[in-house]
Amino acid sequence: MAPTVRDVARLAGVSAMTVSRVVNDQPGVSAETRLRIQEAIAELNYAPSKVASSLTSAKTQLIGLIIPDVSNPFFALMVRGAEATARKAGYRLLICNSESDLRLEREYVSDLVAHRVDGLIIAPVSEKSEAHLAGLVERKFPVVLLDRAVDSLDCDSVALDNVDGARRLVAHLIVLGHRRIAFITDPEDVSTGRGRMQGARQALAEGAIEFSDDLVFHTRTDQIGGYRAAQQIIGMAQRPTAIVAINNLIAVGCIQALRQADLRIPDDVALVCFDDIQLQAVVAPFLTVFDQPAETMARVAAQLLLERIAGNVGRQARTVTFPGQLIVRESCGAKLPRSHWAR
Amino acid sequence: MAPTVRDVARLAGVSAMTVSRVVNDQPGVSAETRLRIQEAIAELNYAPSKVASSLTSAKTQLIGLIIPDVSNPFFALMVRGAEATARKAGYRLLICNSESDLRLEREYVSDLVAHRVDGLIIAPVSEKSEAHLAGLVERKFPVVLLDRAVDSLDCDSVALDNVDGARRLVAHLIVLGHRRIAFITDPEDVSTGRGRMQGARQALAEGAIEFSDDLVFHTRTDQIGGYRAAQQIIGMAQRPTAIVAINNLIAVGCIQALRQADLRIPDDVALVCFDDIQLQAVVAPFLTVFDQPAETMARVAAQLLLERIAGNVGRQARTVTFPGQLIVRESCGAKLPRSHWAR
DNA sequence: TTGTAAGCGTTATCAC
DNA sequence: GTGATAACGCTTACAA
Repeated sequence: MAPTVRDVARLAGVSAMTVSRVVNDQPGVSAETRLRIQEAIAELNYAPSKVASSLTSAKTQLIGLIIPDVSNPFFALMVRGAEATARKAGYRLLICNSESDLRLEREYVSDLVAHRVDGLIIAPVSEKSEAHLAGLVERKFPVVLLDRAVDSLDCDSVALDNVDGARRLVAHLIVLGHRRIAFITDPEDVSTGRGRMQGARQALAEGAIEFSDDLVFHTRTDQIGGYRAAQQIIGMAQRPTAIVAINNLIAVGCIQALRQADLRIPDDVALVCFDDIQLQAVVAPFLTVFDQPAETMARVAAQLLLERIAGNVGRQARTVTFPGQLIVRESCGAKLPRSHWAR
Repeated sequence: MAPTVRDVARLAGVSAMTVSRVVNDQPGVSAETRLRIQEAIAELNYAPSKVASSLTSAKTQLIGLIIPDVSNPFFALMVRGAEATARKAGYRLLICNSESDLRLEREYVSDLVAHRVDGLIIAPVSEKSEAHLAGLVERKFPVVLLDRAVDSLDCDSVALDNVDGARRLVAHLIVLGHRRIAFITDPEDVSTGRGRMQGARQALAEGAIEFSDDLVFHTRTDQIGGYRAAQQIIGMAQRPTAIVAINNLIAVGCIQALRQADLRIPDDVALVCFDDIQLQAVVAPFLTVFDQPAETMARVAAQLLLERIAGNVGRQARTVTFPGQLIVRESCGAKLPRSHWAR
């Protein structure tokens, strides 16, 4: 099949070792020999097997990236950021979509370990991910948590300042006059949801509004989840005047449900969410969102991981928190000039 | 470091070979020994190294996927489709963003080969990608072209029926009364652009409209490219009444330019493009698009590749063409009921 | 049923 | 400068 060092060595009339030296730009090879070997390499179209060198070096130059779903623009940006940073350091990314499924995630983790990736960046499904991550962290396998933290895990992590973000987002609704605000969030064991609910409660408290558990809906963090939760909200006796969605997909599901119920946004119900919707924001700026610097966050996560892999950093876990920004558009009901609209 | 077969063998009091048999579910091991070995595996937390087994089996269970940019929703969907199909077959995906940069793409290709991926799915930058792909195809390395074809390459490929798609999209504009239609497309050496321009010319011919090269703008297939091209179009003495963008990003760039020039869509200029914008389509259905089944296309590409890898298919290259669908919304100027709008 | 030996392609080590 | 040897962790082929 593919030529090996030995094939090249034979053709160049040297030993495999000398070829290896040339391939790895090591000193101790005469200019003449080096040239001869380079010619042989070119002639045979020789490409050194990283599989073999991984075996000896115990490094694969591979990084695993586990996220819920690439097709969510938020995570797609993260993939791009992580990939770019990894590439510049000579690493490649193995991408895995956990589909927010704990089992699938566990499967991916163990498979990545079997593939001997040098490190792992993961946006864990939930707090429960701790079960299959704890072992790695204990034996000091390089792991960086992205977007979602897991308290019991003593490892590097990069995330949004969820508490403050939610506080600002909800405070904005309160300023606009909303008192009865519903929240659609994820199952209770995810750090982002917990942090955001905490921030929301702060904002409510600051606005002297009583918090009610009846207005908090836990659901899947996708369009379906948002759709169903919105349906429940729509059916409430005392309907909320605003909805806060924990992420963009849930917000989209809400829009579908509200539209189907012939309710106008924001006139009948205001709607805001976390995570911007990239192109959407340009084509028809509609949703008021709390935007996260997804790509940058992933870049930083990759950077932290690379440092871990290189081993040039103390064992102390590092936590990087990003502020994010509130982008006010129309779905919240704020009165804005419409000049920037396409029509 | 990580335990090896030998560690397990020692603990279980057997040979490495017997452990290997248990790990790979091979017959010829007594139930008793098997149990003992399984216990040892559990105790040591042993995970067989795929690096080592890749070396012997000459298979890595890895597939390379090269696309221009994951953060384009169109390609993100493809990543998801390819990854899901690969995973079900026990393969993992190495993801690479070529950034439409031929050099970077070449670098990726050779690196993936060095990593000994079992196959490669690629949405090539352009016809020029042939240079670094031809070698692979010749030596029968499994390659599947996705989205964009390269004529001179005799390998499997999956793509949209670009000619027919463009024909229908442009025909729609003609029906709406447009006679002076501008096209923003990619550099001339990309199959999608060529096919789409061909379809466009067919539609024009069928509408008895003369084709003019002055109305074709070649540019980068991203937002910037669309923005610049639209600026040129806006400045034309005889301004076109409609613009056809070769992809969604270009369309978004157009929207920016048009908006900046205070031109309304579609009243002043109609705008249509290829590739839908996922969530956008739900939040505020505005752009009339020719949508491609991106995820399915990628699933099929992965399937073709897996078959190639398995070797259970003739050497004849296979070409799968998808029809796609015209989704009429507002940016084209068609009169539609607005009931489905959020506001 | 179980074990031995050799080899996959590369490289670290030490000798020439 | 260059090369022989062993080792990385696993598995195929063969032997016991």
